[in-house]
Amino acid sequence: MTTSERSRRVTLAQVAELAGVSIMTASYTYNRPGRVSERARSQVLAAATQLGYGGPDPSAQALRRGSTRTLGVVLGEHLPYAFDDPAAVSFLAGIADVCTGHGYGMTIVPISGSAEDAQRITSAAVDGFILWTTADDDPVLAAVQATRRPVVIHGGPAVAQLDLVSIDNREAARAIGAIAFAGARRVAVVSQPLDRSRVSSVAAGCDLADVRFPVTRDRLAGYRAAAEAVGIAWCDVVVGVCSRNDAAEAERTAVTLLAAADRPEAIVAMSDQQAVGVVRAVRAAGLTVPEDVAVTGWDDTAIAARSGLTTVAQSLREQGAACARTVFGQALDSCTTSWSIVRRSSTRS
Amino acid sequence: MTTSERSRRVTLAQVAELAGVSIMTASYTYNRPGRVSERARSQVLAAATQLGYGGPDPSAQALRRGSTRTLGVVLGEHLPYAFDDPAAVSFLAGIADVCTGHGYGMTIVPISGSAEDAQRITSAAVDGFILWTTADDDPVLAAVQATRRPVVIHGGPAVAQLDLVSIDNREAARAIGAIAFAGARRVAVVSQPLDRSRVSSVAAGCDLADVRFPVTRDRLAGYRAAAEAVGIAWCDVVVGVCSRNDAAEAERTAVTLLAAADRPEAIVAMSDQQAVGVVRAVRAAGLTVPEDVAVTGWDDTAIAARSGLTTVAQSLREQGAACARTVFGQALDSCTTSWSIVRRSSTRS
DNA sequence: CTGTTAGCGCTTTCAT
DNA sequence: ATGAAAGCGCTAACAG
Repeated sequence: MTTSERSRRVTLAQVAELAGVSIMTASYTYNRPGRVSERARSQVLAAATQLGYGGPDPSAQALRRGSTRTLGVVLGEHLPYAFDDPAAVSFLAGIADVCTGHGYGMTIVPISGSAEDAQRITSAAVDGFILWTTADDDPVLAAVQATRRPVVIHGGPAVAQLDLVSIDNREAARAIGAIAFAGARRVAVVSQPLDRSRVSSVAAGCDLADVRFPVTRDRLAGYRAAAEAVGIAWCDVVVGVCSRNDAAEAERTAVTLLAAADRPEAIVAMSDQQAVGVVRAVRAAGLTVPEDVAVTGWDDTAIAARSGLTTVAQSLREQGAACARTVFGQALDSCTTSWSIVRRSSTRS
Repeated sequence: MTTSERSRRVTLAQVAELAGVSIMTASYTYNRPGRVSERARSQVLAAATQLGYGGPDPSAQALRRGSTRTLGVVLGEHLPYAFDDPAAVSFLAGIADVCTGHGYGMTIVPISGSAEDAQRITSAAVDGFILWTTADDDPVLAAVQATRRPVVIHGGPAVAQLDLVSIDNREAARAIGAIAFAGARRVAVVSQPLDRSRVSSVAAGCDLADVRFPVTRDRLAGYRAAAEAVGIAWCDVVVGVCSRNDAAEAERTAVTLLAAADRPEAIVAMSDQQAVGVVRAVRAAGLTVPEDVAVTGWDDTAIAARSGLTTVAQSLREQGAACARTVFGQALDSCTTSWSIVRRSSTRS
């Protein structure tokens, strides 16, 4: 799609000349129709049609006005996968709600995990950025700050000067962990990735200090507190880390967890998708939920209700909207949004 | 997010001055680092850091270069709902794949169904447009054409001069209809909306000429052919039209269809989500799938496999990618992409 | 390797 | 109601 490929651009000046008016009259015809006489207006429009002029050039308008009327959304390293994640998609829908209301577009900035990412952020023609949960050491954080445009981060990390929209992940994890772990002597966690390398692993009592995703770290800390509250040491809690947020990988991970001699009586997951995979693994092992193994999810998406999952309810859509509103300059009521526990049939207590 | 809200913009000229070099040297530092001496480069970078310069302004670059490095995607009137539609989301993922490869961003253009839509299209700073399936009479079609930028339409309608990426919906519908309708004497359709008003309705043998969504029209035409092939007149086929593509509304519609004295023995739906809703309605009525009622879906999304749905398989993701490649100027192999029937347990034959 | 020139297409300001 | 002037911030194209 080179410039040469499309026919030469028609400019406002050409339209004005053909219409026999000044450039400004032509400009007003598009921006302040009320300030132009009926006659001039129709002449300009006629000339535009004749020339095939499609309206003022958005790039030139943006340069002149100092605003692009577009919000940038950075979804993380694996853009295409982000669309497979229902949580991320709900979040986008919330942003879309607000953008539509303001007549703004939303640009999804493509991130590849390479060194070019900063460049991609820098060169995005947007008025502000919304960042989907990322890691403490993500170079994108510095890049968005360098643009000096408004930035709102969802989930984490918390960065000085930048707004944050998040629930209290630690407390929510502690609360749902308390329900899942009640009466259990062995418990396990199916976790989202610990850092941007997204390496899968299964190990007991992972070191929280090594976890680079703050949201994941906070949830693990909450699960840890819940485990300790029922007398289980963190070093005895096996954490299965998945590289992606889907049911299939969670199922494979759960199979491993359940194969242990001393199998867990409760498995807490970090998304409903993962929890569904865990439930499948439990049943495939000939065990029942919740009698043999209690399972919990996170997000309370549609599948949680369908599957009877006890889960942490939070509205990603509302949080997406809150992020957008914040970028638009509406003061955030509070950087922490609400969550609640929805009890269903996948837990015992 | 007014301009005044962010600190005054730092320009390349200021950076150049502080660095003691010409503006061009500063510009080259960002665009052609190889053409600048090590010393000049570091001076410019140091000055940029000191001033808090975040790199060349994207709007100015776009104006100067004549390219925004961004693709526009128009998802239809109800942007926020589009994200709830797994098919649309897969399509977006395919576009994202290709955009990421080209270092392009993708702007989701917000459409509200109002008169401002044309304006929103016109003012989108993008190099080309991809349109998600729409209606023959959608004003967005004229608006994207007026921009004189490359446009690719997915599904339909076919518009002179504009590229189209689609499967042969009529033939696919005929093929799956043949399977669903085999041995049935009464059949019904659960349809997507007929026009942009998105009115729900239940009526026998709807007039195809009134259908404004070409994709829906073609599918109905295919179902009609399949019905007639087994001796059922189109005027005896009840079509339940849903306003949105989700399981809940399809379920309600199917309840109505099944309540008829002469209930259908086969119900074909236009998406897997709808088919899942239909299956629920069938079971809720105390009937079995496929013995009492055969059901088919469309798209072969993950839920189709899980639910054992016979469905039309097509890769929306691949089609999204094809659309993006086409906008980028890669000649389309063929405007018609492939599809196939996946037989599972929701049909009899 | 560095600098000068000449705009990209448009709109704000201030006249008329 | 209309217009002239003055750039928005940047970079191709060409000198030096």
